[in-house]
Amino acid sequence: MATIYEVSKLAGVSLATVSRVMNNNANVSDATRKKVTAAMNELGYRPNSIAQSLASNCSNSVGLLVSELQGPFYGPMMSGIENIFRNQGKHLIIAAGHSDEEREKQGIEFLISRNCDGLILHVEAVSDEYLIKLSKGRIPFVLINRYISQLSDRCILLNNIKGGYLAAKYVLEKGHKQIAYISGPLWKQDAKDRLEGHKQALAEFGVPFDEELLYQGDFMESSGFEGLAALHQHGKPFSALICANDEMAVGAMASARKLGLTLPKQLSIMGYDNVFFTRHVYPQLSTINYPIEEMGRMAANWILNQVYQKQTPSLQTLFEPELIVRHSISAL
Amino acid sequence: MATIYEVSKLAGVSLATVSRVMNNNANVSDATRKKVTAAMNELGYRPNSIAQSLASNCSNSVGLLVSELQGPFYGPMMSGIENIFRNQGKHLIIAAGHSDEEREKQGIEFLISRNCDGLILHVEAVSDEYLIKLSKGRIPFVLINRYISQLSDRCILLNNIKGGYLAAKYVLEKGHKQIAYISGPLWKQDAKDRLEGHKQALAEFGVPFDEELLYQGDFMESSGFEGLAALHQHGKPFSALICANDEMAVGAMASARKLGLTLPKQLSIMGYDNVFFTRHVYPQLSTINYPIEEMGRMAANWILNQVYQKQTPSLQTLFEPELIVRHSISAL
DNA sequence: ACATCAAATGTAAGCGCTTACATTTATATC
DNA sequence: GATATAAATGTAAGCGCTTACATTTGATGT
Repeated sequence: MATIYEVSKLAGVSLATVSRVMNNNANVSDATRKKVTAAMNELGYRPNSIAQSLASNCSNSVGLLVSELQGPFYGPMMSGIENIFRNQGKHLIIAAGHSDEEREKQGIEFLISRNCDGLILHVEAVSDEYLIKLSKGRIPFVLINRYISQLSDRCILLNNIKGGYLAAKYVLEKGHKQIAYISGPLWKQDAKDRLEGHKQALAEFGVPFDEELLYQGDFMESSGFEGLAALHQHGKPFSALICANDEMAVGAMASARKLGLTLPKQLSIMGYDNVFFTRHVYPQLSTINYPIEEMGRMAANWILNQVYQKQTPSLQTLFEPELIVRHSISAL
Repeated sequence: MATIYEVSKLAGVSLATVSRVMNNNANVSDATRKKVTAAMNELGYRPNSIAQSLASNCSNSVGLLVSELQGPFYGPMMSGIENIFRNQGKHLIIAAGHSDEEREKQGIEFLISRNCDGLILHVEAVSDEYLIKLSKGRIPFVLINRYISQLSDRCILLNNIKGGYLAAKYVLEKGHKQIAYISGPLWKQDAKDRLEGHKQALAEFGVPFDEELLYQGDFMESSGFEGLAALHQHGKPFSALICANDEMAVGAMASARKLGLTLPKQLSIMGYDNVFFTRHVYPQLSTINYPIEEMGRMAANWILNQVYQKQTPSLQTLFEPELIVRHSISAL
């Protein structure tokens, strides 16, 4: 591999000049610029990004921590992020935190030790204090799907209260009054918010919230399955079930079939997130849209703007959910 | 950030000694080792990985090129790979190629320019010649889901011929004789192989292959939708449809419903890949298992073994598909 | 023709590590 | 105790760039 030294020799200029044409910033005459690029081409020169990083103290890499690398939610998010950075010559180092405090911390440590210039974090288990402390450190980061008031300008969020509200309102408007709910783990803020919005809508329609119709899941398919089974077993009747995400909704659908319920006639089911497979299940799932890819792009732009001083479209932190009507809710 | 120099000063030893305890290889006495680690802790020292990379000419990073960052197929693959590397302190730089020759090449260039020590490539559009030439270069790589005879020891593959065979055999055993097929794009080897296996099974059962019942899709859902519509419109009857992947199968299911066919009674549908949502569609899709996560892990191990001289479980390049029976095929 | 100043280029000191080689210290052998 | 040998540590030269500062070159005005 040719180095900058060989290029400079072939072009008959100094190292500094070669460096200048590479970073095409300083004033270099057209003639020498041409000489240098010619030499680069002749040698098939490619700058060594590691050496550049060391000398410039900028690694051009951004760390991304997600809970999982797989699953319908993170895929679009990563995709949106990669897209933005790729065009800017930045690269993404990806780690998974698995919603576990220790592993999330490890992941963050790992990314920092890799000299990332900035971080995009989708963390769930790590404490607010930890993040606040982290924010005092050297390395800038932006949070997706998490709100910490002291860090509010770097929290990219969906209005989950509104999302919960929209879902319940729609179901109520369809005439349902006995509505069961499978929540996410209530130590997670988004799960709490969605439930809160749900309750708001109920209140607005004068329908009391019934604790007996609440099952706390963990956002995974299996807990949707178990949740519906448990609610059904409990005996309290309900005509609709709202789930705090699509995966649980799908689990509940499987459970419903096992219980011999025909969907959506005997049980209406509502999801949340609008992940891609919601169109594929039968009946197609009505849900709440979570513009995760767009939010990923926004996070990337935040980094571009704050870390690399790039011009970006204006930064937005709060995103709005939207009702997606399909065929899983029947009118009562 | 503390540097190795400050550590050495505090510990009262030389740079080299500090470096030695960091890489705990050379012979360092217990006493000095203790002194040094104490100094490190006191200063909160973390080695600068960029400087390490430059000095050691090893970036500890592995490039991964996939077609898409989203989608049910790549998620598990990335997940498997990340898992292996994370434990070894290697990191993953991820880029997307979007099945486009130019973008795949760009992606590879990008990863190389980031000084990856090795590459894991899931490429589709780039030519064999390009890869053979690449293999002559400095940077080792392994291929997933692609076979090039000159590079056979670094191709991690599924036996797609057998997979195609298994799918067709199962459908034939269920009594179907009029079987439509929606293939992948036939310039892709895996699409060709699956179709070849399909034909083998037909031949074995004495059922002639009918070109009129073949539709060439592109592995995307929409082409499954359109494919079934086109086959149906064509008029030639068939009782079963085999799709070359699950996404197209799901598209075909939607299409079937639109045509008013009840599934699986009026039309049996078979998928391929066993992506996670196949259990969620209705009826649950019978398919062929593609152990993609395992293959991803194997690719990671290949890199560990070939690039980093680590001990790994024995390397395997050919993986076997498996029939997954669910409820989308009815007996005739 | 000369001084003045800006533009173009060069010089050399790092960035924070690794590692070949040199040197010192400890241990074993007779 | 002298010598040979191994173990522990130190010295210093890079790795391939960037960049502050110094120097040279070329315009410009008078």
